[in-house]
Amino acid sequence: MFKKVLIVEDQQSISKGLKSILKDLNIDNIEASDNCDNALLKIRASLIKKKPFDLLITDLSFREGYHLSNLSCGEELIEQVKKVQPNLKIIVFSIENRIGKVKKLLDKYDIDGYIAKGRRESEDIKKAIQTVCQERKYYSNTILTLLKGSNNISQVSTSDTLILKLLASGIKQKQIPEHFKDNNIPSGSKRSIEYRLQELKTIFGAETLPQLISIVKDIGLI
Amino acid sequence: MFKKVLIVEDQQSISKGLKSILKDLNIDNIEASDNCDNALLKIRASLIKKKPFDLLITDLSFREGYHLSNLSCGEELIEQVKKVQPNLKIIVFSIENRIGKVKKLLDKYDIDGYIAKGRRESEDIKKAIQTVCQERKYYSNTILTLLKGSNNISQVSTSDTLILKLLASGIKQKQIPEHFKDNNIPSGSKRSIEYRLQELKTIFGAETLPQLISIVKDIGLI
DNA sequence: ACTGTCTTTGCGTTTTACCGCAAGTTGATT
DNA sequence: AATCAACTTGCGGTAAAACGCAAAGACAGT
Repeated sequence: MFKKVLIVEDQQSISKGLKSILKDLNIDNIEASDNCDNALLKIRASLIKKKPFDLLITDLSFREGYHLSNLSCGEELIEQVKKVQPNLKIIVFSIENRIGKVKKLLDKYDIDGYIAKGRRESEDIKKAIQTVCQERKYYSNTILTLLKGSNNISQVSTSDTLILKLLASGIKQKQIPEHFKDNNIPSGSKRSIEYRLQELKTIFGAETLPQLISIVKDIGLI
Repeated sequence: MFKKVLIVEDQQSISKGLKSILKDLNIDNIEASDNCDNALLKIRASLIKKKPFDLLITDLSFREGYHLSNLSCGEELIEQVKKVQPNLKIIVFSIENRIGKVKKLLDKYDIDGYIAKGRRESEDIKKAIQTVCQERKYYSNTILTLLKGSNNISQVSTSDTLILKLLASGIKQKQIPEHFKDNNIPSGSKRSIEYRLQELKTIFGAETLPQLISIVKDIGLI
């Protein structure tokens, strides 16, 4: 089982709840931060003292409250953590359920567990900790459903996302081919862009381009 | 000065801070809720007991935490409050700074004060309470700047917003005229829709329709 | 009542987006 | 090596959107 765990959560009641769950699992060396900056400092300090954390449980969104912070969200914290201590296991505990955001955390940062906040999630947390401890991934049912139900987002490539971002940033569809060429991105012919956009509309059930942009913004893809 | 105040805020530390500010202003009859459902119940109960609140200070966004709620945000609370006790003064205290959302609260619900959460906002709160007590409106500097700096949103009419919503929902531009006609909305000719969209692009600095949709979603207009 | 500005509307043109077809390419499977 | 499905690309046609122009209407200020 994990020996030293860091909880990053700004809501006291939830932070306390997590602590008691960890204690139930006989984990005693627990630290907690209510913001990402402080969390990163703790992780760095523990590394220097040669007593590193072996598990990080973090929320994604934090209320700014009365102070400005450097790292404003869990995603930024995770990005930094992956740089300073890549082997640290990470479990995300968040209400974030926009498939685009969830997928990014799984794909880009390869996080070890994801639990959607909801009712009766303490069992989920225990299972997640135990599963991750065994070098396996754990995602709560809500998240699995989300990933399964909308397999659409899995069909979206990096260059698809680029097309959408470019369009949302104001460039015309017919200008995309030259942008692709300039950046040595393959499959950038005018007709291919059209084809991909048609596919994306089908994938997301959009009738028009403006609606497609609206949808991919809603789900956090761009 | 106000006699009976309700604070609706889910972050304990902030709720406590607000209480102490109110006490500084010699307001002793203070109640607090950490969620909107409970707040509405309290307002209703106070009305029945003929001891109504005379000021409501509320946040806008609430973390769902461990339970599902009926009213999920401050906006919904305000909407209900306006129905049950229209004369209740309302001050919003939130980090929400998307002009579209702020503007809606001012225009649609005619709230009495808006304070953007930030650093050193306790002075703002005192001023807001005193100003609102004198039957005047109070908006913090951040909000005034926001309203001033982006006067663009003031130029957007209800039917403009409707056009944008329709486009974001997937209907084609050329179908909008009949939709306007069916709903007896004036200025709905094809050419007028085109004209309004051109204006909207200018107002928001968008080059293309997809970008326009992206922008108005970002600022919370739709 | 007059003036000027902004909006609405129609018409026609240009530009852009959309899409069918067909040929070629790629990559995985058998 | 053969096959198949999915992707890429070009060509060309159609549909939609964007826009200039001009006339008519609305509205505020003088």
